Amino acid sequence: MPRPESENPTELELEILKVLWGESPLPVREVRARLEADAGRTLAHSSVITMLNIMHRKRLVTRKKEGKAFLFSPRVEKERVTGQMMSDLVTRVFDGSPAAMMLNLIESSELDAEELAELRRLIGRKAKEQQQ
Amino acid sequence: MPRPESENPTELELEILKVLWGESPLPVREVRARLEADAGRTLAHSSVITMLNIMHRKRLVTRKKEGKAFLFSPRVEKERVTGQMMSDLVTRVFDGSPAAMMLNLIESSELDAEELAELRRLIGRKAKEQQQ
DNA sequence: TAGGATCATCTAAAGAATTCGATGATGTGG
DNA sequence: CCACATCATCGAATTCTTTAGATGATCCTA
Repeated sequence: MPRPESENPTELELEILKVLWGESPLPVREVRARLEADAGRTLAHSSVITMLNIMHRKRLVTRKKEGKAFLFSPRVEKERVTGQMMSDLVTRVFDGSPAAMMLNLIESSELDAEELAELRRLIGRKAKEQQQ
Repeated sequence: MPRPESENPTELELEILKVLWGESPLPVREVRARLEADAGRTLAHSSVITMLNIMHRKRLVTRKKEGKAFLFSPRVEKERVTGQMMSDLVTRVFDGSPAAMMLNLIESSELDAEELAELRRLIGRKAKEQQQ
């Protein structure tokens, strides 16, 4: 009856994954330092360990012992996670229509001329791919 | 120290907002029926009331008494909420780059030729707008 | 007017997410 | 060998999210 466990990584889990996607394997101490430097998130050492252990239980990261400390690496690919999160948002917010989502994104975000040109090229390429 | 209250509507709050964006004002009984029909979510009457009251406290909906029952309406616009959720994802996952998000979306989703053409037109229009 | 139907309020439960202190193990320099 | 530094484990506190029963007010009908 209560809330189900989230399919996607939570806020903090994502921050940690981003650190590990940037470089891995890393010991807890390093994860903690980068969390502070990159995400402005200052946590106690034990909090970071707790999170990493939870993520290990959820199979989001792997760990191996190096001396007396653990080294952590991501077990999930960045592309897979972001793709899943996007697809989730498309389902939940845009009733499964990626085109509706794109439209919203184009309308609501600040894209400069260069980015727009780049996107147009990408769409052209995608369209050509589909013709085969 | 614990988790901060979410900026965006939660899962269930979003489902309820979607019902109300579809039609409003609605009494609890109707919200409950549509939640079941549209989202496959069967809740007790009191659960729906509780949620609507919480959303009222968070200023996501308004309510007015009609006879002995309340009628609920959304207080937030759909475009504003979806825009906020998108922008949140851009910040959290794509480090603030909407272009990166578009790219992911184009690559990972199934868009047919017609949708691609439509998007290309939108981008062209957007580019023209920006020239001024 | 008594009884059922319809609503809202209040209380509470239970899991999820986030944070960290206390404790204990282990290894190292003096 | 002992004190200190470095790590992990365990337990716990706190808030958020979701769900719903018990209770009481109100209104309509037989």
